[in-house]
Amino acid sequence: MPSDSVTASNFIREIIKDDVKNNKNDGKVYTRFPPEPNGYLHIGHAKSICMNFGFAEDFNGLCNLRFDDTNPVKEGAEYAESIMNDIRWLGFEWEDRLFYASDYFDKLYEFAIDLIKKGKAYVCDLSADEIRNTRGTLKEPGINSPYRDRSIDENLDLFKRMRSGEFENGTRVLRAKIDMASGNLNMRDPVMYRILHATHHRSGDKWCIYPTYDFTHGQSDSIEGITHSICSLEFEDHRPLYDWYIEQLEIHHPQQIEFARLNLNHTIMSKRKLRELVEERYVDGWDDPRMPTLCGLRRRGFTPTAIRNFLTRIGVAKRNSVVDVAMLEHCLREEQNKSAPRRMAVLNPLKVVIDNYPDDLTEEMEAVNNPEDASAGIRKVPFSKTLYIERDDFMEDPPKKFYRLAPGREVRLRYAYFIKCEDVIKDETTGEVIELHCTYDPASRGGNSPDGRKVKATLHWVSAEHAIDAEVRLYDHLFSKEDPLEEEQGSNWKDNINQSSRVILNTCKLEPSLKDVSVGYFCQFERQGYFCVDLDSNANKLVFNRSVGLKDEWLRMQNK
RNA sequence: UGGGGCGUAGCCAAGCGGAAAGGCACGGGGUUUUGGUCCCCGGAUACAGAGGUUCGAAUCCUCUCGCCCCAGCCA
Repeated sequence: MPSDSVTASNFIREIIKDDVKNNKNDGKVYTRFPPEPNGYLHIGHAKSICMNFGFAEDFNGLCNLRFDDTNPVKEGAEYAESIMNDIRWLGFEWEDRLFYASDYFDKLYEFAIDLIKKGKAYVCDLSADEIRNTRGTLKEPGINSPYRDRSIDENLDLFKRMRSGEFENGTRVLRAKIDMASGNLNMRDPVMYRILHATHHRSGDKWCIYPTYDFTHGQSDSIEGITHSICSLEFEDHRPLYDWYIEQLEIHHPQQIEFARLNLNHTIMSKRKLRELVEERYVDGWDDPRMPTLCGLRRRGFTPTAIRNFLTRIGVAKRNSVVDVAMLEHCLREEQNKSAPRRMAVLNPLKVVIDNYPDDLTEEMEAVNNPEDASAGIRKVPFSKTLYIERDDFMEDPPKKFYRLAPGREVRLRYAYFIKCEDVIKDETTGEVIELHCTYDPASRGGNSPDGRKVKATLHWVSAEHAIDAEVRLYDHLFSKEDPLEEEQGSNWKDNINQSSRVILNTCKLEPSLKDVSVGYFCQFERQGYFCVDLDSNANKLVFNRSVGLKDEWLRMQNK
């Protein structure tokens, strides 16, 4: 953990700190994470999760998990399962504090009756279209519903009949009687209850009227005794409405605090658009390693620690912003550099024969498992006459700054020997380099020459006869544009998908120690990046995902 | 003057009247059997702009400009 993780201050933490100091709410801190069970969590949600659970932890309080399930036609239990799984994976626990807004349907109904009795709510027979047409515009006030002044008794009677199923969907709603001329559209007699003859994933067919989110959310927080209701910026102008309900109802008043949600460049965070990518098969599923979903990031090899460090570093404020994904990638590298075991793997193999090496000899070379962690120990890697090296590590006609292998040049094979390239074999028809012939210096065993001569490069390698075959999937940004929604004339945001966001390599050669590795195994392939075993792996096929590449100065020079 | 927010380096972001933290990215140098890691060094005469208050302002006041959100019986 970076040292800033504990001290990182932000305006919400300051507010809470002050409240605790002033003994507001008896000095208690109670938060909640309120997802709607209608999709998968992404890293933007993780920001909210980390804040809500994190503040509770930091201030000795509690955090509830509450599903805001007020819309039976869109929600389902299968989503709730995945959401709980992702929150636990991030490292948070709600113990026995799992709630559903639907648990409060009875209470909410009583609240509605209460407001009717206070003359603060009425049943409106206008259709959805009519309500919209009488709401006014951003600059002009709305006009009162003709049903606005019904008697309390009539409202009570009608609302009860709405509940008993007497009316069709959409024929009537219960509305709050506030102010059709308010500059805040949310206050123009908002709908509290709508008729929905639909089966709810928890309450079944008990109800045929359902409260709207606006009539549910604030009171749910109130019922749970939440002290700090943290939510995103777009709910800022709903706050006056939530406050209004709570004041009319005379119930506990949580303090709502809004923050700017997370945006990352080269990807999208819209649930609707992510769904579109999945359903139209632009990606392989919600857990495709290119997705910003938590299950996607997990499959890609991102860890809870890396994600949480990242979220701590970017802070929280009210300014709309777009964070560079390089920051997220940095956090994974930072963590894994310290802990990931190092292994050698050749992704694009080029055959190398050491002409002066004995035909049948195999030597076991000692390799360090992690130079950042001596306790990780060492392992043996077999070396023999025929090897594979990375195609990119050889150039027949190298430019000035290239200091890897080239004709006549000597380099080091990591933990093995110095080798010198003596001959280049090419395919006669294509001209492609297919094999290199080298000689080795037996005195350089282990990687250093007793005469003290230096080489400019150290290459990773794998012994051909001992190598394991594997598939490796390389990932890059899902969208080539920083802002995927930036559309050119006649194009659509999906045209911005990076065509090479996934590159599959089928002929990779791994060092034999990787033989029995299983799903989730994580390591660094030296000089290349961090990789993890994908769940597509099985007994006869190993599949690795590249989580993130190492920083690569040579690559950067070439791109200049 | 519809309402509500926000404007500090390329990207995030501290700062709360005493005089610009930190991270990422970027550039330079050193170490190095990963062109990795690590270690140095480099950046805003300046905080959207203009006025004003003050001994002193990114921080207070005024005006201007720019960006975001709101017209679902979605959340």
